[in-house]
Amino acid sequence: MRYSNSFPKTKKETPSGAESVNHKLLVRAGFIDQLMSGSWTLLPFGFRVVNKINDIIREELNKTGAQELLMPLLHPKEIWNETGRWTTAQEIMYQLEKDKKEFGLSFTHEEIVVDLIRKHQLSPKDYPVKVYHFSTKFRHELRAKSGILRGREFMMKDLYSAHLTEDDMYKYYHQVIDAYLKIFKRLGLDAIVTEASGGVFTDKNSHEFQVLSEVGEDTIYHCECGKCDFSQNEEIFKGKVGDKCEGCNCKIVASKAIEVGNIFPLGTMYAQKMGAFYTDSDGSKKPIWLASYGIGPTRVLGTLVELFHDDKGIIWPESVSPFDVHLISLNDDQKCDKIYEKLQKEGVEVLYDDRQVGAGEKFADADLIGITHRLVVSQRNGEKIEYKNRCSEKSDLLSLEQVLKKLNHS
RNA sequence: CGGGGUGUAGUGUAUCGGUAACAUGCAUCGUUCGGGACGAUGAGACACUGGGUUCAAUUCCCAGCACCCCGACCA
Repeated sequence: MRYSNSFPKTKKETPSGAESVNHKLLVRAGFIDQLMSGSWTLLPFGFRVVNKINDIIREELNKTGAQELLMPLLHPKEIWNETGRWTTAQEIMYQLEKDKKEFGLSFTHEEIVVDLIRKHQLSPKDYPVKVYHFSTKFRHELRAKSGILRGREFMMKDLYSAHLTEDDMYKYYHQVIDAYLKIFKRLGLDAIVTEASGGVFTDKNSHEFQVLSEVGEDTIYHCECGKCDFSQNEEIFKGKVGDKCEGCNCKIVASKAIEVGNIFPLGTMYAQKMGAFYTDSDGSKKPIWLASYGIGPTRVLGTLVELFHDDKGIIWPESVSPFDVHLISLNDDQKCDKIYEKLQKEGVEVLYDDRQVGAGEKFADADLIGITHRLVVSQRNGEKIEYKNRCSEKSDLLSLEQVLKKLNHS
């Protein structure tokens, strides 16, 4: 991508009123744009990062045998009445009326998945069913806040699994916990699995994936040393800070954290209310066991910025950097054009700053945008290319071959 | 929904009871060219909306709306 052709460009001024770091930097760097409170456009660069986040999620979920599909966002009232959630989830669900018919905008998809499964009259040997999608969620939050961290419309990956038995449900549930931990690790995040309540989803406990951060809205109580896996959300924690942790005997501390994922062992309630049964070998009808699993990719986007930035801009983890390299030409466009072509031929994703502007502006934008690898081509460097990592102060003069090696593209 | 703050060119700000200035961005030109370089010219604003006070309101007062922050609430 030639930056001269890219929309939009960076901004020098931080948006008025913005306080949270992800809000300021993502807007300034041209990754997101606000339409109204809690509602954001993912601009091309922001969308690239979200797609990379999604690719990682997709890859790890597919390994668990899950299948990707896409479900609608406009739902009839009737299906929500089957479980009673049209009323119980009224506060969070956007509900509307058109031509005397009532509709809800999706804030989750349990009802839709259960409807899908019951329609298809599966045999016990067809279970478990594991399906997921990436789509917009609408939630009438009382207050949207913290940039893109809490919106009223946001992207979510939600996975649903249906099983014949509780044991099988929990078996897969734990498999998903492992997959999630791998996903967050690949995203550069240290997620803490935390016990929490089930909210409007279930009366069973759920598990949240929490990333420690001062800007987080949740408080979690977890083991000080981090060696054992004790961690509970404020809602269910019954002890107090300083108590001995059951697992490893060290102290329990309280920390602010951002919830980047949440999973729910839902049980048979949905199947019972909606009539999703399978016929057992003895001829009896039994309800299926359901679990659901969410990750908010747009919230992950904001979380990464909160965690990884400096006073100059964003520092993306390499795994989700919007481009592999940020190529800068300093008055050496002919040579740089060729390097740009070669890098592209090798499959490297390049953001090429070919604008006719001063060097300082190009460097400042590179720091703000935060792509992991920066390359500078100028007459001063001769045939060599200057390489610098976004999180390092020093740079090296390398040949194109050495650059490709550094990028793992040789 | 309660509390606080802010609404002025695209963006960020200044100003003032007598209809608005600066920066940036945009356009044109020239000089520059390794950390947001310099000069010149130009376009760009019913000062959020409605009402009130006043000879006169962008400015003061009231209401509404929008956005941000705190709280309640929340995968």
